[in-house]
Amino acid sequence: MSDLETMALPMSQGSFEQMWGDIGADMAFGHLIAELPRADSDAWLSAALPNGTFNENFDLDLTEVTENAGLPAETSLLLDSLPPPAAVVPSTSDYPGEYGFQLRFNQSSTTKSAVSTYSVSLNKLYCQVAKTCPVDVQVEREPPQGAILRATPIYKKAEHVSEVVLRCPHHQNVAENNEGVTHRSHLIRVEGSQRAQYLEDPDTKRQSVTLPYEHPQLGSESTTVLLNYMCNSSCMGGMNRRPILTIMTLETHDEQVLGRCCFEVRVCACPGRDRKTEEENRNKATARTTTAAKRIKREAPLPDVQASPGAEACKKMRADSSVEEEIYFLQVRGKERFNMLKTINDSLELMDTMSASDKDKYRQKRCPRNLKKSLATAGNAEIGAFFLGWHQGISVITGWEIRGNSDQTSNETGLTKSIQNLVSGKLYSIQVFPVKCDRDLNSQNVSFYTLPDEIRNLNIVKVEMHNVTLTWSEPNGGHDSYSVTVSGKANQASFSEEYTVINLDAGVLYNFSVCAVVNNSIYGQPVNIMSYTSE
Amino acid sequence: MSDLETMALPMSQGSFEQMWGDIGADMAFGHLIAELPRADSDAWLSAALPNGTFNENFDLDLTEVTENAGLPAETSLLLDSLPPPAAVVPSTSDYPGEYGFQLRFNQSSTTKSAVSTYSVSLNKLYCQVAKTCPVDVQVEREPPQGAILRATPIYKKAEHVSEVVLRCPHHQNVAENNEGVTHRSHLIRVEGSQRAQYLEDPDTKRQSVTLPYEHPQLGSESTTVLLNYMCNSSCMGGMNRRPILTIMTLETHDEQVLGRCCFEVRVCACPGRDRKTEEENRNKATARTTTAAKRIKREAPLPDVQASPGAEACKKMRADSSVEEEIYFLQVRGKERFNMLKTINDSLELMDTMSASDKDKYRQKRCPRNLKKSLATAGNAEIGAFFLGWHQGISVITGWEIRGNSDQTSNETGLTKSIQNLVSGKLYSIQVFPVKCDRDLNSQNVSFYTLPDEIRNLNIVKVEMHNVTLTWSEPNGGHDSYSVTVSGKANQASFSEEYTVINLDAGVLYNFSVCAVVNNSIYGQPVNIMSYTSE
DNA sequence: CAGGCATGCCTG
DNA sequence: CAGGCATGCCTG
Ligand SMILES: [Zn+2]
Ligand SMILES: [Zn+2]
Repeated sequence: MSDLETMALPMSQGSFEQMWGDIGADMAFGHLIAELPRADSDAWLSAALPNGTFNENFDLDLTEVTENAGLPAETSLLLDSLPPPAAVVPSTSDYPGEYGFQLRFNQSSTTKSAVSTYSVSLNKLYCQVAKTCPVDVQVEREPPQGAILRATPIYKKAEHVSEVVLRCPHHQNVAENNEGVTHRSHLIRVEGSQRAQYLEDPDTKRQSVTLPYEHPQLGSESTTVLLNYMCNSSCMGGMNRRPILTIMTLETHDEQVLGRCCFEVRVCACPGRDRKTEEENRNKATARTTTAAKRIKREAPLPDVQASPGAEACKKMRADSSVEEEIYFLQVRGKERFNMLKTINDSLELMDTMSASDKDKYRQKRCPRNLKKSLATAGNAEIGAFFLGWHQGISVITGWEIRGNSDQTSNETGLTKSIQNLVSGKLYSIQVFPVKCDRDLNSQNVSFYTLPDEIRNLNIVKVEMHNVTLTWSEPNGGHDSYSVTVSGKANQASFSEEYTVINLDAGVLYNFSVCAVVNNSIYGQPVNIMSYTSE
Repeated sequence: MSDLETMALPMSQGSFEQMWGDIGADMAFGHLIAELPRADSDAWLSAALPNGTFNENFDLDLTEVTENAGLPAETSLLLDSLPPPAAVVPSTSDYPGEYGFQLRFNQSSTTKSAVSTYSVSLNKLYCQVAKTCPVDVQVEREPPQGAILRATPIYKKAEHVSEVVLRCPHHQNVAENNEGVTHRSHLIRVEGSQRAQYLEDPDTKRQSVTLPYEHPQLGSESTTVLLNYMCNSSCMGGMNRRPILTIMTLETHDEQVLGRCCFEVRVCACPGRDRKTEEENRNKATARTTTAAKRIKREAPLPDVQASPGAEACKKMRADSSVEEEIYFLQVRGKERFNMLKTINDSLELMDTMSASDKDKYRQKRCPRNLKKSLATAGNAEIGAFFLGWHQGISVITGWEIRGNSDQTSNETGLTKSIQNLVSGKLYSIQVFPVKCDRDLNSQNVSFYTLPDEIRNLNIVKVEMHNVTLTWSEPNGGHDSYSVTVSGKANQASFSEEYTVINLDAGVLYNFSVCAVVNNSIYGQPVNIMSYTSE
């Protein structure tokens, strides 16, 4: 019930509680009960919170479990159709308590590789492995004598909470940072204090580090604790990319919790970068959620919205079926030349984006006889369609007549015309006449080929050690010849629907690519087939 | 001697052997000797190879070492000014031997995530962790009774060869693939045979797996061995991204090596992808090598040629010192525009490659006084020879006179002239005069340096914790200065035949590379030597 | 330290 | 299984 709401909250740490009722069924009962003592005090505190987010079933479940402690596990399953809680998991809800316990993080560098940085909006600390992470502890009232601070790591996700957070085998074993250290397996260390104690609960095996609470230095209002995280969040065999929280508790000398404050932690090589990424993703997700709530839910977990390729990003855009939109990469040696070509390319791009009329506005002071047309080439040609654009000269023309071998004569008042239903792989010639100009004015002609269609039925009919013979069928529409390309080598022209590629190496896998060609220059969409040569 | 040749070979795995004589001095003698038994048989075989790339000094070194086994390490230094080998490293040169031992790899899927795939051109197996890698073992003659096959992993790079290849701590500890397994630490396993034996050399700690050799099945000409690699090449705390080789040996029952065949291995998540990438990079690198052969040679000994990126690979090339050479990628939308810009770019490239003279020839209709010459640069300079080319203007010239400080005056009727027998590392100035033109016509001058020769007798004369002092002899011919390079760091210039490299780390193996330089820009072929700093 | 490669892994 | 993200690390 509140369960569902919790689950819908994106990334909410509060969603932790929901797993109380969900977690796996393979824990023995004795184990569970053994864990109760400390968890109990925690739980009690949480339940007592006026605005506690703690799952209300918790208390109930716990009671029932306690009462049925003598029964076999199967019986407890009967109490509820849900599997029993796998283990009593430490609470992760914040609780300032009567001493007003709180944490603060310094504003820290946000450079890509900052050693440690904290995101307020995500309540998340990003830090590098084994580096100093200062955490400021604040109380409103002085806690009792002997009070301690405890830091406990815990997995954030429901699937993992019941697993104890440990260092990975590599970092446990390697000499670095482990000389004379008895707590090699502990993820969290406290730096700069001789009084830190490394503890492992004998029953749950959970590890934590404690430190006597100290008053703030004179004139300061908080006590700084220096934490070290001794593995990357990504460490294989350790956290293995699973996010964790750190639970900081203020406790009495006998481990009664007085206050609690939790924050997420990501130990990584580039805290600045990763914080930035995650904050941006959060913003994107939020922004999108407001506009297209339903769809986004699926995408939101996919983080990288910022991956859209920029001009220099060197990422090949997926050619989604439209030949026009295909992106190529021109390798250019040297920055100067690159900039030169980039300028040209940018200009061409601009040309493209600009409406014909805008271009005109910028460009010309010419006679109307210099009617403009768009260049007809493969790039503009499409299968069975052509887009025609032209420009008006400076004199007033009220319209244009289009004629040509497309059997589509028309009169236009605008400056563009799209001609549809052409045949692939054919030469068309179109004339554009200014209307209401005296016929002295020349028409402008555009000739262009439509893109040839794909060849069909590409097959390998013979494979030898050094030769492979291909056959295929003509494309729909026209073509002059074919182009056969072998794994990146130079094109070879074929004038029939059969071609033998020679001089291949034996026992090698080749890709053969065949396309129809018109005018020796306009290449249709290639069709590919692969084969090994024989050995 | 053949040593130098080996070093010049780009990417040659054979270049491994060179370090036999070069590697650091910090190994105890007992250790070395303890390693001899198996290494010994190996070494003998290698030395016996007709075309073996094996360092011929090896045998000698080894013998001496054996004879002086009782002496302290310092004594061995007297035998040769080079430090003794750090450890006896298993040979990695291929040796079919009298039984014609060979390996074959099935043509396998080349999809991105293929479980295992072998690159012939790189002699490299790409496979996923713990997956089956079939390796076909072939012999031409039946090996003796009791023959075994052995697979031993070894790091490819000189810096790592002496470290034993083991599984990472995580994969050793995790339950997966380790149930009931006593050889958890072994990287290489043999699948599908009860007779596989997992061995660890008690002295070197090197691990290997052996298997009795079996005849091919009836009708088959090879025996298939199924290998498993139990860690990724990237495994932290294990191979840690360092490339390895697998040494397959055919041995007698008492471990005398009968044949050897090695291949590189990359254990990774996406064998297909990574193979493709590396093959492409290799091709790119090769392409560049052909155009700028001499310069590239300096780079070649640094093993990872395949780290250099390629044209469509959309990878920004690391600017190896030359800003000019940086490769950029211009994203171009549409084939037409791409072709247009490509044409421009190609033209610019051509302009660049073309000598000024060639450009002229194509370009202009000028007076014959515009005699052309080829550009003299490092790229064209060779040791002791220079190739001169020029072009005739439009007017009729019947010949050319060549003069200059090469003491080779000649008259030519063609348009090229190769000047031989020049001295290395010297500046030459050559004039080309049109003959039968009135002297009003200017001659054209070419100045160029010949490549300096290799330095000689490179030696390490002092090894300290942070400094290493090198000496060498002048090259034949001329030179202005020397360049000393330490394991990929920036060049350091030296103006005498002695140089102390400072600021090194203690106990680390370094490669020192020294070459002669003229004009502060023309680098001769480097000579390499390796040494550990003392601890 | 920023850019960007290298490489495991997730997702459709 | 291909595409592409995730994340350590190298390089200038
Ligand atoms: Zn770790
Ligand atoms: Zn591993």
